Amino acid sequence: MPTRPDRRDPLPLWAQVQRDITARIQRGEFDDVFPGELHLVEEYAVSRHTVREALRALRADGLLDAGRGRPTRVAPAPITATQGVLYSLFSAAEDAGHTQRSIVLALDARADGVIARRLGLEESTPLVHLERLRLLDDAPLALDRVWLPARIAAPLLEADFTRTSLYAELDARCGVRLTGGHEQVRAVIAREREQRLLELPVDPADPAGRASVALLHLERVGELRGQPIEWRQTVIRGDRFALDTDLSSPDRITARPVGGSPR
Amino acid sequence: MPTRPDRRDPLPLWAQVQRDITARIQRGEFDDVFPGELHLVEEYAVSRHTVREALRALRADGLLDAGRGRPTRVAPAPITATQGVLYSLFSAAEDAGHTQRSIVLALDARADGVIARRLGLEESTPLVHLERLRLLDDAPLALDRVWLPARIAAPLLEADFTRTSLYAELDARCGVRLTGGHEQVRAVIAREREQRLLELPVDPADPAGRASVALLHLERVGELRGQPIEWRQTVIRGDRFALDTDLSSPDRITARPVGGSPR
DNA sequence: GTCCATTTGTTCGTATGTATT
DNA sequence: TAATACATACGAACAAATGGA
Repeated sequence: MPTRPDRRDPLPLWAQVQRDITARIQRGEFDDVFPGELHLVEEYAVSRHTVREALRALRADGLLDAGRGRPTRVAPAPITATQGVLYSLFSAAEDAGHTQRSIVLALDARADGVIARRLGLEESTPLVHLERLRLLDDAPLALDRVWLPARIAAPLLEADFTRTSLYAELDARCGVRLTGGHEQVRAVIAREREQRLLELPVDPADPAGRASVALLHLERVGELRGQPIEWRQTVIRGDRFALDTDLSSPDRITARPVGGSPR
Repeated sequence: MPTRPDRRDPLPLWAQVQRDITARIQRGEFDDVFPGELHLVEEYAVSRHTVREALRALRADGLLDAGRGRPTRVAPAPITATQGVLYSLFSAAEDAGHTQRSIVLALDARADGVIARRLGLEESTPLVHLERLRLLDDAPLALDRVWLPARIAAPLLEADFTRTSLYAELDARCGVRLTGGHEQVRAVIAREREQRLLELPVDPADPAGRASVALLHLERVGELRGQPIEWRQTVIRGDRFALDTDLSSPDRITARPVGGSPR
């Protein structure tokens, strides 16, 4: 069910073909086999050169996996695609030989109008809610809250999140792997509950008992084929966490646990 | 003086043409004008398609700047190698139409044993020290301190940093462009001086007058051919700044100014 | 400001090479 | 080995944008 390109469309033919193939990939139309170039030439009624131009763009976007002599296939959703800062942090901790553990503070199904709307759902839609205190070498590192639609994530309610990761369980129990999303990192002051749970040191010169370390506030929206299905909020102790950028390879950033305050 | 491609070479013709053009660019042969596609067709005795394939690769590598209707040109050497989060922030602000300005709080030469040692220098080595309050649309955004060896950076003492960037001046006045380095981002609580300079809002429930927003603390070491020559420390208002990651293109991170607190 | 020559971008057609299954 | 599919390469024509006359 291809949509043929239209010469009156200001977009070049190859870009129209690219757009249509992208849509078909996202509909899962090519999960079994991807058609050959000549087949696409007939479907779209354009020249092979035009088809190849579209396929070139799709490969550049990482949607296709092609090679000489073998059939092209839809590239499997890379697991790396949905890692981000949070994954980077806990994976770096693992590599450095730290032990990780979580205390599950909440795991239930509930309705939350605010979160549901952020996920583009009805306010009354039931959501699975998971709240964990994440420990690094048995010391509190982060407070992690995540919401997912119960329709998809209900099987998670029986999982034990003391050791395993959310995304591993989501894959194993729900058969779902995120395909995209975005993360945002900001700095915030700890609230009282966070201060208590994260065992933040208190400034002795401050009679009100304010914490002497700040938090990194990570907000994440995970998507499945363009639909947001995860809303996550994590606060991390600022004295135990850093983002690193190597300027020789710009745009690369890694997160890692650190000790002490930077000043 | 082109080297014609050879069919016995296992490399595709377009790749041979690409290789030769790259060499010619590096010899400075095209600093004035870059030849048109048809001219290259004659020089290399290949089809226009082959030439275009080579040019496509060269553009992808960022060596050429081409566009419909205008002559292709050799792309100027990119400054991008040493940008990082800070550059990303101020460049994003520029793109979004914000105005940027700095108040220079200090610009002098001094010795600082701690910093000097971090740069691998003798403790008594004179350093150029620049401290700026950076304003975004005339509102304080960041407090920025940087130290460089005076041997290299002495000409900066006569620069006006109200509008121009450090790296532009470093290039223009000292003939130096950083070749590498690394940045680290953490979250910290504002000190009193920072609180005052950045005009941080104060928590009304806190009698001690603690600020109600946290800071992102950015530490940067810039290198010139492997030697650290810049040590920089910037604190940024956490309510006006965010790091964004698009999970579809992992490792890419951008910084941008934002409004309000995330919660 | 308009027109025109130049230059790159797009699109068609065709043929052959080469790696994989 | 043979069939298949992508990669490379040639040729030709028109479209669209630019920049200068």
